[in-house]
Amino acid sequence: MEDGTSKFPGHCGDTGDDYGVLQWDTREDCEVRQILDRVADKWSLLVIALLDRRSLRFTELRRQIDGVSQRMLTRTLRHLERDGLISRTVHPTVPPRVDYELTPMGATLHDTIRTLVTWTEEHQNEIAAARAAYDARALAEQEAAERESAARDALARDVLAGGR
Amino acid sequence: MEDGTSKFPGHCGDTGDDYGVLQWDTREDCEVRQILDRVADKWSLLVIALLDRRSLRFTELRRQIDGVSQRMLTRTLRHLERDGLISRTVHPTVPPRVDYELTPMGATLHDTIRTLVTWTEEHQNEIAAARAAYDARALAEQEAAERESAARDALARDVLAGGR
DNA sequence: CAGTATCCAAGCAGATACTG
DNA sequence: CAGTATCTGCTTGGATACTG
Repeated sequence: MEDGTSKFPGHCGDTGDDYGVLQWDTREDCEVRQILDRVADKWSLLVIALLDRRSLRFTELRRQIDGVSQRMLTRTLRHLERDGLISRTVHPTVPPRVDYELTPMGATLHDTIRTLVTWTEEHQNEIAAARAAYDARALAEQEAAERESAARDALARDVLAGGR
Repeated sequence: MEDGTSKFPGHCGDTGDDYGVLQWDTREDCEVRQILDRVADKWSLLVIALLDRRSLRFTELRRQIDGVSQRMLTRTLRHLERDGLISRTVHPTVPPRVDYELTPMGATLHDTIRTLVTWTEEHQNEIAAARAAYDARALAEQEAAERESAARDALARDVLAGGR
């Protein structure tokens, strides 16, 4: 068995001192932060997105999610099942068949996830541009530093040569 | 230097075969998937949420985000800056002062993130209940298996005892 | 088919020490 | 103050082999 979050940290969002929007940021081991980590997980997002279309079996999921190992897929599915976001139904046939599908709660999660995905799609060009600009700036700075260093070395050599 | 995503995978969302909502799931190294991983990062979420309130300096962020090391905070800030989600302004004073704030794009991201946080807050009880139910079920199954195994052992002992 | 179990490598992340 | 640099443990995750 591979454990799986044995600690129950307790709430931290109802302390009453709500000075704006969030209180979940200060405390570590906040339950909201834990759930967020689970939900914002790389594979979880993909699984939920895929299952929103229709229920899928293990191998179908595995094929559709490029790059996932069966270990990670299994883990992800167990976690989502434990959190009540997906349901797992085993058909006692030979060979065995297992179907995964979103629970109602999982479906509501997908709605909010989709806004995140949509945001990403809409801004991917802007982000790519920002990265390119950042990298270009960093490169320019680095080259400037190298030129300066080279100039300093040359100067030092000249001084030494003139001094002898 | 600590590198920082040197590969540019190129788009994968405009293939045209859009049979529903998503195409970004199949291919690994999809740009959307990468951005999503960055954006859905544990610390990124917290930083963006905090900076939405007001701009903050390095140490203020560090104090408000419980559990982050300065290494991770620095990395997160650099990544977000590179992606054009936050801006970094250095005030040439002594001691130095650096302010971080959301860019307009970062602010739009916070809007979508907030829906995710809200979802989490609204469902944390339901999720906790689902976990408890799952764990209880798993425990029950395990105990049942142990009882069965014990019964089998007892039967075997009886058979042996009767056979001599 | 749908996993579980095990081993092992790479990278993530914390602690510490040092710098402009 | 706001970092960078380095060392290192530990988790994450892939590959492989095996089971019901």
